[in-house]
Amino acid sequence: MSDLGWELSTASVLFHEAVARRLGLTAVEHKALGMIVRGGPLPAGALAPQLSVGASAVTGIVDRLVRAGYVERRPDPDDRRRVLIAATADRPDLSAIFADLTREMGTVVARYDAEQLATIADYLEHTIAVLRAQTAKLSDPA
Amino acid sequence: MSDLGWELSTASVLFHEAVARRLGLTAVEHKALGMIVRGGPLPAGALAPQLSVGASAVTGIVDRLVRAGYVERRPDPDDRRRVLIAATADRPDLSAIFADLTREMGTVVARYDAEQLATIADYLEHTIAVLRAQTAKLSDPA
DNA sequence: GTGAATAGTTTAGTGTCGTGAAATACCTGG
DNA sequence: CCAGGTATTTCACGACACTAAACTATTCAC
Repeated sequence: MSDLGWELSTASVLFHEAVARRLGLTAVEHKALGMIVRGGPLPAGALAPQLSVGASAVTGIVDRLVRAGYVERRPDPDDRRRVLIAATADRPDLSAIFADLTREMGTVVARYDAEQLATIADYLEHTIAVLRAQTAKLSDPA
Repeated sequence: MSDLGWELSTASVLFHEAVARRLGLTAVEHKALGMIVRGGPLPAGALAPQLSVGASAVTGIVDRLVRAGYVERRPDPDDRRRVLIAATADRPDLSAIFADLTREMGTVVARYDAEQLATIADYLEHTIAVLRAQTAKLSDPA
């Protein structure tokens, strides 16, 4: 059982690596892209702390993402100093990857009834909470 | 539901990164260490393809792991050209991390009865299979 | 309105990591 | 025993990506 958890964790990491490699992105760039896709348009400065890099490094990271066509810089209407980084609308390779994954996961989920799904969701939630807590503990100079 | 899966995936990746950072290892070094800890003593050459680096790079990677005290080089009695990389017996920080995680995951697992655990295990197995298949597809020049 | 603070970029410099070729040691087939 | 192949290391080189500090533009506080 704990073996399965570890295998899943490893499989997740390998999958992330494979995606990054496929997209031609480094780990940090991939992470940044993930934040942008999820979090909507973000100011450049918001990325620096989460990526654990200096503000000046963000410029280069965004440059590469822009050059690769994954994001675009938009001026922030509210604050003309800021630059909002937004995911570009059309990213065929990226959506292909996730469409594939979503479809496959759909067939997995279809194996279970509502009650079983509730159990699985409960397990996932608690596992996520544990992982986040452990991550926080590791990051802190405890 | 698919949100949960994605969150778990992200949490796993962040956890792995936190572990690597805590141990003072780069992503490749951490990956190599994982292979060695799991797969028992491995010849240096076996690491190169899985890490996607050349054979000469492995020397440096192992050097850093040795210097940090996580692994040691052993001569292979069967083939004196080879060098087996083995995990060192005493790695207090490393076992502390995993002891903590294992304990917490134990309390999560304790929430369910045998039937529920079977469902969860089934879900994990199938999810792992999907992730591995997708990873393979991405890595292949399909 | 002026001065300090903020957002982002630029530049120069540094460090690190990986590649590729050559070197060493060893195994193996004939 | 010798030739060719394999496992690992060494070395010189090149490529990136990050940091730190200086620079520009803009906002905000008083």
